[in-house]
Amino acid sequence: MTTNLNTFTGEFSYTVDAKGRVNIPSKFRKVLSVDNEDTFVITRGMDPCVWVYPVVVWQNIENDLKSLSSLSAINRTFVRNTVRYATPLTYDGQGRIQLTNNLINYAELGKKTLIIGMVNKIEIWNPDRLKEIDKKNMKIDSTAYDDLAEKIII
Amino acid sequence: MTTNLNTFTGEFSYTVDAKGRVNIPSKFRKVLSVDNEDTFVITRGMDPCVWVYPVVVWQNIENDLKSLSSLSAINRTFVRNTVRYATPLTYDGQGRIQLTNNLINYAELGKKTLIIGMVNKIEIWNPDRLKEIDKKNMKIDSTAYDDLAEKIII
DNA sequence: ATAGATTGTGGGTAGTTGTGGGTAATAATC
DNA sequence: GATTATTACCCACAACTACCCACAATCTAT
Repeated sequence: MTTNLNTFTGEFSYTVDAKGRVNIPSKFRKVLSVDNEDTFVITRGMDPCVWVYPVVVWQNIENDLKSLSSLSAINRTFVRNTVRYATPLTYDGQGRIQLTNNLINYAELGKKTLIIGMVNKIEIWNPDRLKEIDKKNMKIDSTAYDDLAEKIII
Repeated sequence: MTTNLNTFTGEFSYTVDAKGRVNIPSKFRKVLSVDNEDTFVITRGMDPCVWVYPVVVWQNIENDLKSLSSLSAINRTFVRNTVRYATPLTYDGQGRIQLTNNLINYAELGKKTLIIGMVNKIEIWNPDRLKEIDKKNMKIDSTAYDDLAEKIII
């Protein structure tokens, strides 16, 4: 296989167990570069879902944030909200990570979850929330969507 | 033979077996460039069929998607819907790929399938669905069809 | 036309993966 | 300091997947 490292695609149905653990799909673990040392950083998504980054990818984001001047109020707010809920997590012997209550509540995660590869990160969704958001975004901005579709030849 | 690499033409009838496997026509495997390492990426087509890309072609799409900022809701939706159903698959010793249930359901694939070379990708169809779509599109769009005929000299 | 190679189709089996639960170590609370 | 709650690590099992072999139909070349 020649698949890109730290690059995730596909959709998977998994369950959050009574202890708040979710499995990271085996396909995602396999494309993780070794320097991640089996570790992700989980945080709030911009949508109501959990974002999961390979730790080395997250470190790049941290470095970008460092370049933002704290003289600007917007910058301070942006940095604060981005980093505030970020937690590094190493998965256990079965490939599971232990979610935090904060993020479970934010994404309204129940037992059934959808895990979606988003190229450079992973999203964990409550399936019902995703359906809602999907509809809403398609309605609002279908022209912008078409513009994108023209730029990226599929 | 001087055939272009990663370029597919022609139509073939194949069967999906009880385990959800389909053969990639031998002619298609032979024009695959070696850097694909016998691997394709399958995903939802815009029509109700399965799209199959050589993995090196798909990686270009992934790289384009990585350049889109996640601060925009449209971008997130676009990336999600593009990669959500994408799965890399290496064919087995007999030249078959294992389809996912998700895509089998989406394309309503039964036992008999049509595999069609679409130049830079491959389509897998339920023959009945294709007949329907074909009729519909020819009716609606015969003028747009004429416009295209002017651009591409055949 | 015949022999040999290739190709499409089917099935069996060993290993992997997702999910649940148990136990010991650690942290938090009273 | 004792008790409770939380976390980290281990084991178990069922479902699924990857890999292997078999065979018949088709194609190729002599």
